[in-house]
Amino acid sequence: MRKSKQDKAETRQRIVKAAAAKFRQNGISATGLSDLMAAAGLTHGGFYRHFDSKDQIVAEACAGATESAIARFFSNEAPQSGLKARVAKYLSPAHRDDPSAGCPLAALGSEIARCDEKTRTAATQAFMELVNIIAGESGKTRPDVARRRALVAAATMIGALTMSRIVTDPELSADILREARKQLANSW
Amino acid sequence: MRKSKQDKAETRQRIVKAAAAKFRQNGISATGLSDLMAAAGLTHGGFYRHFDSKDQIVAEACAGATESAIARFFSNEAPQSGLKARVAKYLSPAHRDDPSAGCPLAALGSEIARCDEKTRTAATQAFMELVNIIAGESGKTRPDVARRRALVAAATMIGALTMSRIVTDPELSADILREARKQLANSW
DNA sequence: TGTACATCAGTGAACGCGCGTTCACTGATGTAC
DNA sequence: TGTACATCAGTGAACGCGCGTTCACTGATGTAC
Repeated sequence: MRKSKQDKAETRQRIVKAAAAKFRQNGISATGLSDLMAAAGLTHGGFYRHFDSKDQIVAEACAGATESAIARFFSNEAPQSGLKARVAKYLSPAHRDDPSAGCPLAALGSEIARCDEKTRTAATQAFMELVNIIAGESGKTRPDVARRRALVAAATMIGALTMSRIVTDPELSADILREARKQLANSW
Repeated sequence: MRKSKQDKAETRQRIVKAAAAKFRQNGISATGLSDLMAAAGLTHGGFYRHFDSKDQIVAEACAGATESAIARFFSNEAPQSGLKARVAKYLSPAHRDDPSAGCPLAALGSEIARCDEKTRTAATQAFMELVNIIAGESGKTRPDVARRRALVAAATMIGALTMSRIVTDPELSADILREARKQLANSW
């Protein structure tokens, strides 16, 4: 049953990707190793050929999820849309309704706050990347002012998306997203 | 060992309060019934004399925690301070460093988003109360404009507090809180 | 290049443990007369 | 008001279950000659 080095590397990536989706979908502590190995098409026994512990894959999955989420919503390349359009995509009903492929800071924020250093460092880097992208596109303002504004803008985006998922009233949920979009757009 | 009706009511309240603290401290799914019964000074076996299931106490604890957090930070009575001071208290290092007594929307946000209807309804009511308080104190603006602004302000507060807890760099954490305080104060 | 052997990715059973939930038991409280 | 009995709050053991982790086994891959 032994696989080639390349196969192993591919399998490992597959597990990390599956874990990132499952964690965002069901929460970190609510997701078992069997769940995420099954999502990767494997049985749970093989997990420890790739990782030392659940903590390790939590950290890697968070790092991977933040990277792919930034690529999806805020990458500087690809869709050369403005900041406004990217924020609108982030604060969209589509993003709200599909946490498993979305921003892990919104999907897992309060759980990440209780994770170990490695996971929180990955989340911190992702947050700063997001802040830098927003600050970098804020036009003519001084860099330090742009950074300060971007810090709050990022917090608003994450808070608004999280609340739009909590709230039981669909209209209220839509209002939160719409108003956050509008007010962020007006602030630049 | 039977207790009087009053004793039972007091015990029940004690369990709900202990649960609310434990959930905010360690997360909902990471907190066992034994943990929260022990925190209330009881053994786990007695739990089902007061509640039907873990889901039920999650809903009640969230409702209780949101109420007490609003009383602590935003009550209209008591310290007759302005909105600015209340926001400063919410976005303070002291609040950040003691989640177990603080806002459950920030401490449990991403977990509540996955909870059942009852819990999410309690969270929704708390959020709307917070929004109404902010809107009510926004001075002369039209009520509907005030509400829209308050929606985003509340999301910003929750997002900023959550991020200040995730981030591993203490300076960055302080920056997030300070800038959110400043920009919210300037927006009124 | 071919052969012989060591390695190890993945399987599936098993480990101890703590989970949510149930239950027999206790003795003080509530109730009926 | 007193007495006799039913109720039930809380205890601690037990239930089945799934958790994170370990391990013997397999057979294809990698390595040494």
